[in-house]
Amino acid sequence: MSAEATAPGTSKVLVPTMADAVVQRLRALIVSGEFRPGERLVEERLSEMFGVSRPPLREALRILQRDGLVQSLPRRGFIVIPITADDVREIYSLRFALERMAVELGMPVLDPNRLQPMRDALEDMRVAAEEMNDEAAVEANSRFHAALVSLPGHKRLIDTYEGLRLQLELCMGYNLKFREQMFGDRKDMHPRHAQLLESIETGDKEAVLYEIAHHGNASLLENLDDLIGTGG
Amino acid sequence: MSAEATAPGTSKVLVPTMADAVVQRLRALIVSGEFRPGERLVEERLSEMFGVSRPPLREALRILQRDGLVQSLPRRGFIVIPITADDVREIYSLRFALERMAVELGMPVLDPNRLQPMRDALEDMRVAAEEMNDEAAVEANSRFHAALVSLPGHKRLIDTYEGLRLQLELCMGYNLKFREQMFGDRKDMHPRHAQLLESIETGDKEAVLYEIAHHGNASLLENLDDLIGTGG
DNA sequence: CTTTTGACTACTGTATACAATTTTCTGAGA
DNA sequence: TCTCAGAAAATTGTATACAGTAGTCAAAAG
Repeated sequence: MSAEATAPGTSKVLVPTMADAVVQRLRALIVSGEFRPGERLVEERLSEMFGVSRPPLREALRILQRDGLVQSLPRRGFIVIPITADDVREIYSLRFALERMAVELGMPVLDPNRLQPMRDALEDMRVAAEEMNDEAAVEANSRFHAALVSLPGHKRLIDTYEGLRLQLELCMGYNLKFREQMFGDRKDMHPRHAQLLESIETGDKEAVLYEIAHHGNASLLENLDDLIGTGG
Repeated sequence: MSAEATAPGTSKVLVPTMADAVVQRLRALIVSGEFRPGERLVEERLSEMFGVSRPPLREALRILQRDGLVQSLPRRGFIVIPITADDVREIYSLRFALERMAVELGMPVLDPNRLQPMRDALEDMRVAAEEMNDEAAVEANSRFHAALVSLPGHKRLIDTYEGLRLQLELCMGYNLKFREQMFGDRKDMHPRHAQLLESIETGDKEAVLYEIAHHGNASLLENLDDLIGTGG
């Protein structure tokens, strides 16, 4: 999801703005854990760091605020959003509701070509599991679910889901234990998703709904308080 | 939903910023239909209109972009978001998914006091229906549903829902026919919501889910293309 | 020794000014 | 009359500069 919308019908060469460039770099720094949750984001320091002046930097921060990655404290500036155990529970519950909605609206999939992104992600997932490449596995998993949610072609659904994805990436970025827990079921990852995709292809909506409702992460959610600390 | 977050625990006197003030005034102008969907929002004209300089105005626009009321076209400025029939379908389908989620997470309601906002809204709805005051009915209806969604205390759920609420208000603001259709079931409005609240109070989750799934608006969704025009 | 008050520092909020790009208007040619 | 090129106008993107507020630390009073 880009921060800016492209004008429909136009296929001109879009000149990326400074603010957009800053969004991408800053987002990467945040989700990678370079900036830790709760950390203050001092504008002057960041503007110097990125080589831009403060106005575009502030715009970038507003965009990241929309994505749910930073928080604005009036007259006190921006901080990286502090994610608590309760926040993670929120993210997972909302994620489930959105995926369920995607399945209910998107199935049956009439045009098989629309499933190609999911097939590609699944294949990448298989390779990543084979090579024990967690980084690639995370990426493929992310892409698989994004493709699932994209099935109904529902813009608001996609955007909302994207925000949650970024916040989960942030969790993984700043908390290695969290990241580990997310892949406690590392071996099952590919088979489970393969099963899910097959159920989608055969049009077995009930099976798909059951599978996403029990889509692992039970152990993760149970250990959340130990991983992050209780919210408040 | 405020654009800025208040620091938890602090009850200081918050100095409202120019940008926040502009957000409120501009939002009112947009949802009331003063600015029509698709209309360009020229920064200099607006900054003159509100008596602020362009930087805080641009920040206000970014905040409204987050709420889904305006759209940013790179190097071409901001426009009021053009809402098509498909957009309204998106809004309604997402709304349903979120309300269902709220019911599933929030029921049973252990503390009866948490239902008070819904009771208040329902009472206001009854009075509004009695007085044939559509304005008040809209407001009470909005508040009832917001209270429903607030039951689980799920911040992300509430924020997402709030964005949809504003967009629906925008629809009603700029399209009188649309507004009329939304209250084609004007007489049923109060009884239906009273029934809904009763089911919540008695803890009949199945009944509640059934009711929000069939919560009117069928005729509205059928006539959308005539009301707005097909999206693209 | 504790508490309170004051000034100081750092930072955000805002305004003005300039640069770069897009859009529009004008005019010539087909 | 329509199309295309070029220039001018309008508007966005960005930088610099200043004002105002919140947080901090020290000094003085209790």
